[in-house]
Parts: sequence; structure tokens; C-alpha cells
Amino acid sequence: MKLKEFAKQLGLSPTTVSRALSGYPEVSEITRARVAEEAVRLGYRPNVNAVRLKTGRVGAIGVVMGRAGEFHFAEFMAGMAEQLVGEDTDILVIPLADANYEEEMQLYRRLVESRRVDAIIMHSPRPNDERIALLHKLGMPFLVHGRSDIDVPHAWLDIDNEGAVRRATSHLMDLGHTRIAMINGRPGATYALHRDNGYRNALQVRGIEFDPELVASGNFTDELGFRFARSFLEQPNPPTAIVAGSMMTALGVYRAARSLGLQVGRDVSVIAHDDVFPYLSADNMAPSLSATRSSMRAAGTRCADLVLQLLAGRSASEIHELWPVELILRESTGPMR
Amino acid sequence: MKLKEFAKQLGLSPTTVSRALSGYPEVSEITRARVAEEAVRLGYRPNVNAVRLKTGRVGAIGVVMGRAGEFHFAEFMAGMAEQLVGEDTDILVIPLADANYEEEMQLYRRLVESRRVDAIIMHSPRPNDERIALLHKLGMPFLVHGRSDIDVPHAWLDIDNEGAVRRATSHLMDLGHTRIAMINGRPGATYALHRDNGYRNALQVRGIEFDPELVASGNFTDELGFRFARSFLEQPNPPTAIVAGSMMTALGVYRAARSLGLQVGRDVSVIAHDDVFPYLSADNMAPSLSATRSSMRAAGTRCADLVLQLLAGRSASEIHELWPVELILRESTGPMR
DNA sequence: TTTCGAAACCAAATCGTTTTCAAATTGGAA
DNA sequence: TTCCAATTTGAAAACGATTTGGTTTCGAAA
Repeated sequence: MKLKEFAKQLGLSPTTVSRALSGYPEVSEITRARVAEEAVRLGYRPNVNAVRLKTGRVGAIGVVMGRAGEFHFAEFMAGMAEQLVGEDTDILVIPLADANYEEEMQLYRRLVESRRVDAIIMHSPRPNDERIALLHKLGMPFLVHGRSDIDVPHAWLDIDNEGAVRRATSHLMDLGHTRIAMINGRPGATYALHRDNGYRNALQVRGIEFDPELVASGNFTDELGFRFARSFLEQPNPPTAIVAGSMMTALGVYRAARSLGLQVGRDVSVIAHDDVFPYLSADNMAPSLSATRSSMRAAGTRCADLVLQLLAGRSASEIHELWPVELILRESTGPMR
Repeated sequence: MKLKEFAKQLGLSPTTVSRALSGYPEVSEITRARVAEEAVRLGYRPNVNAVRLKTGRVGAIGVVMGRAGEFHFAEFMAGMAEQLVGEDTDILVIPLADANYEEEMQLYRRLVESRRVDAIIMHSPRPNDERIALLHKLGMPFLVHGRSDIDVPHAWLDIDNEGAVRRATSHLMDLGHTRIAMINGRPGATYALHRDNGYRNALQVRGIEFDPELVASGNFTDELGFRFARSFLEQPNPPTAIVAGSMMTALGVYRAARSLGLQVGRDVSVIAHDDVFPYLSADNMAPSLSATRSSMRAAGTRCADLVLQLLAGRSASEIHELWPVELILRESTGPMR
């Protein structure tokens, strides 16, 4: 059913029908009601592609997804979906073809030129991320989930990674630990840098010297958690506490401790960062896991909301949200013995 | 840069340019090359929305995502992305607003009417799933990931859940186990039914009576894995083996066993279904986990491919793929003691 | 030289909306 | 009754591509 046909059935012009459905004021309430009602009855819906061509609006937010298929991703999107449902805005997943830097810039360029999305959400930016400069230059509305210190105005939402790790590390020192290891995410991203800062900062305040033997970084996998933790704990002068980057990492760390006959929370303390997954909770681990916590799903919801605001005209340079991170103490942390 | 403008710069008509870029034969190779080259140089790209309006093709595949935000989802999509990259086809995530049945049918109806996607991929269908009948009736190309026995032609790809669980259960019986528990997914979906069939079937062949006290079902979470396993193992006549529905469930089962002082692989055998996640591998668990294995990511890739074939005109009724599931034996299974 | 067919190109219609600008209707005041 | 402003409605021009149905060009055959 097309607009023209539908309008004829109603004995109205396409103009009026279009206006009635789009909520313009210059149409009487009585006609509007009739149009709305008949639209449902006769099953008329505007052709999205025609609307998009005419208005220039696409009705979709692009989310760039790395090849890795991180487990965070589904949660973030589920959060976005929560906000976007009923908003007539879709989520378009943009697969990142390649790690190749030049290709990646091309991807963004093409994405903008092809006008398939109204806005973009970008994850895990680098400190000086040229993608941000590019999107800004191209005039595409975008929001960064994470942070960058590049000197270009941009909207962002980030959690306080530095503070989170600083507090976690400090707490471990409060418990008497002085040799504390940290497993970070892949180097390059700002969040990894922030976590590193938080860690070093906490040590420095207490006058504990930084030991490069006690830090490692890589993807957030169970396997790397295990391997790094093993290598830490087998050192001649092993750490008595470990700060882990993610829940998956923590699983590996627990396993490493057990494999060496060490009891988590007694022989070795562990704190991890928890994005709050419905299928794997820190509270349920054994022993229950002390964690710095911030809901990925909530971040997704808020990011979607902020993007909508951006599209509604709010200035990108006034959208900056830094979310505090909770530190939840459970059984995996205990006093140094 | 618009087509008209671009064509003028080249001294050609829009017609010829359009044809040159779309690979039509009635344009000389020499002009085609020139057009292609200049398009890159001058940065001309057809406006997607105009193309879509004119051709009726949207260039997007819709994937319906449940509210739960399952961890499988990211893997499946990463797989799809692998196939779709460079295909000029996007992935559109369709959030499922509500569990309400009527609403869900409405969602599909609106989705079709709004013409935002060329095809739909649906997950976890029910045995008699009216959504399938609806999509068929509405003439929307779609592919079902999973199976339904509804009497309507439809394309599907599924893994052999029944066979997988049957083999897993049989293997446990080969090892001498006779009391075998199973943790299934949420009842309703066909895959849960198939797994149940596989389980009962295996028991029946050996003449072991089905005990309702030994089965449970629910979301695939660590927590439920733990709770169900605990309740099984604390029964007066506890099972000596457990078949678990997912990796997360298995984590809970391991935890439950440990919490009762039981050693997995010796005191209690465990087999789980593994969708192959890059961040959590059965091989790395301690003890390593015996599993029925099938890659979710590969399924995503293949599903995307099949949808493209569907859109290219291949008949839905000839697209049926049943993937075998590997049974990988590791340390978590051992002879009955 | 003329004729013909294939090869290469083009003008204009079309896809289904939104929106500008103009016309018609209405209702109250004069 | 007449007039005017405010309220409703419409006709037609976009939006930017694809595609139908020609027209031109060119070389070879007649």
C-alpha cells in the first residue's frame, strides 16, 4: 500500500496524510485521528527508503564491532536496544574488516560517505585516535565509548578505569600486600593506559617501587589469565595479590592459583573488573570475587540515549560522562599473610 | 558529490556512469575503467538511500536479539560479519521488546512492513513456531537458526543437538555411569526438546529408566549450573555424571562439585556443550572439559552465506543444513567408581 | 556509396515519500 | 451579508539514484 493509494482511499491528499502521520500541527485532530486509525486498519506504513531519501535521516546508529567478537559486545548492544526500542532507530553492526590501520580509516570514511547511519558509536579508542579526528572532519555525529585525549571536540562516555584500579590496588595495600601484580587489556587503548596509571599511581603513593615483572597485558581471555597468573606466581618472589582485567581473566587466575595449590583469598588475593554479565557473576564464584564493577549494559543504554541527544542537536562538546566504578569486596581478598 | 554532477565532470550521462559502476555490459571497458578511476579520485559514491528506494533492495540482514543478551550472540554476529564484509550488506540488530507473545508477532509484522531489511535470521525457534508461518505468509525471506517442525517451507541451519546429547549420554554409560543428570536450556525452544530427546533416547536404549529428579532446565548461566548441580549431587542417590547445556553452566557445575569436595572427572563426570568461545575454552578448564562442540561463529558465517543465497534466488525449501556435533573427550569424564 | 547491425551512449520516467507554496475552507466580527 | 484571519487542505517540486526505450556512431557487407 502506497501513500498515494492510501490517501485516495481516505479521500485526502498525500500531503495531508503525510502530515497527519508525522505529527505536524497544521492538520486537524479529527483528521489526524482518522488517518492514524485507517493506517492501522488498512496496514499502511511509509516506505522507509523513500522517507530516508527524502529526509536524509537513516534511522540507524552504527556500532563498530571488532573481529574479536568480545563478550562485552552483546551486553552493550542489549543495553542500547533497551533504549532504542520504540524509538524507530536501529542498530547497525559494522564489522571491522581488518586490524590494518589504513583499512580501518577507509572503513570509517566509506561508512560516512555511504550514509547508512545517522551516527556512530566507537569503542576502545586510543589516546590519540585519528578516527576521532576523521569523523569530526567528515561531520558525522559520533560518540566514543571510552576516552581519547585527541584535541578535537567529541562526545564520550567512559568509566573511571584509573580510579577503579587505583582503589583496587590501594585496598590490597591496605590489607598489607606489597607485591601486587596486574593483568591489563591489550596495550594501545586508552582504558589500558588508564588502568596502568591507576596501578602505578597507587603504588607510588605508598612508595612501592614498580616492578615490570608484575604486569602483563593481552586479550581478556581465560587462557591468558591462567598463563599470566601462573608465570607471576611461579616467580622466585611471587606476588600475593593480583588485579585482573576482566571476569574471564579472573577465571584463569583462579584456576592458576588452584593449580599451584594456593587458596584464593588466603594465599593470594584477587580483584577483577566486572562488567556485570547475567551469565557469570562475581558473587557466585568460589570464593566470591572482589571486583571493581560497572554495568556494560547500562553503558549501552546511556550511550544510545546520548547519541539520540546528539542527533537532536545537543552539542558534542558538552557530552562527557565519566562514570564512577564501585569496588565490591568479597572473599577473594584477604589480609597479607 | 551527486551522480549528475559527477557525470557532468566526466562528460558522460548519468545513465552511462550508473551502468559503468554497476557492471552492466553495454558500456565499453575503456569508459568503465575511466569512470571507476574517477569515482575513486573524486570520491563519488552512490547515495545508498536513493539506490535502495529505486531498487527495492535494502542491503541489510536483520537479526532478532532477545532481551537476555546471550553471550552466544556476539560470536554468531562476528561470524556473520566475517561473511558479509565486502558484500555491501549490513547486519541490523532487531531488539525483541518483550517476551509477550502477541507483541512479538507484531514486531515481526512491523519489521516486514517497514522494509528495513532484505531478510531475517531468527534464533531458537519453537517446535510449532508461528513466527515462521507469519514470515512465510508475509513473503519475507528468512532463515531459521535452529529448527521447527511447523509445516511451512523455510530455510534452516541447525546443529544435531539430539545426536550430540545422545552420544554424550551414551559415552557416559559406556564408562559405567547409570545415574546421569542433565541440565537443559529453557523449555520451549526446539533445541531443548531435541536435547531432551537425545538424553531419554540414550537411556532407553540401555534400558535405564528416566528419572525426573535428574533433569533441570533454565537459562545458561553459571549460577543455575551451580544450583542445579548442587541439588543433584545432594540427593540421597546422587548422579555420578552430569550433562551440562553450556560452558557457563559447566563453570557452575565444576564449582558445585568442588564445593562438595568432589573431584570432577573422578567423583563426578561432566560433559558440556561448547559453542567455542575465544575467551573461554573447554581445553583450558581444570580439569579440561569433555564437550560436545560446534562453533557458533562458523554457524554465523554459514547462516549469512545461506541468506545471501536465499536473496540470490535459491529456494528456501532446499536450504536445510544439519551440522554434526563433535564429541571431544578430555579429563572431566572418567569411569564410574 | 548505401545499408545494416552491433556497440556505445543518452533523455526522461520512475521509485515513494516530504515539504514548499498556494488555494480552499471555516467561523466569528463588522 | 460580507470580509478577514486562522485553520485545513492540496498540487507539484524535490530527494538521488536506476532503467526503459530510444538515438547516435562506427565499421563491415552489399
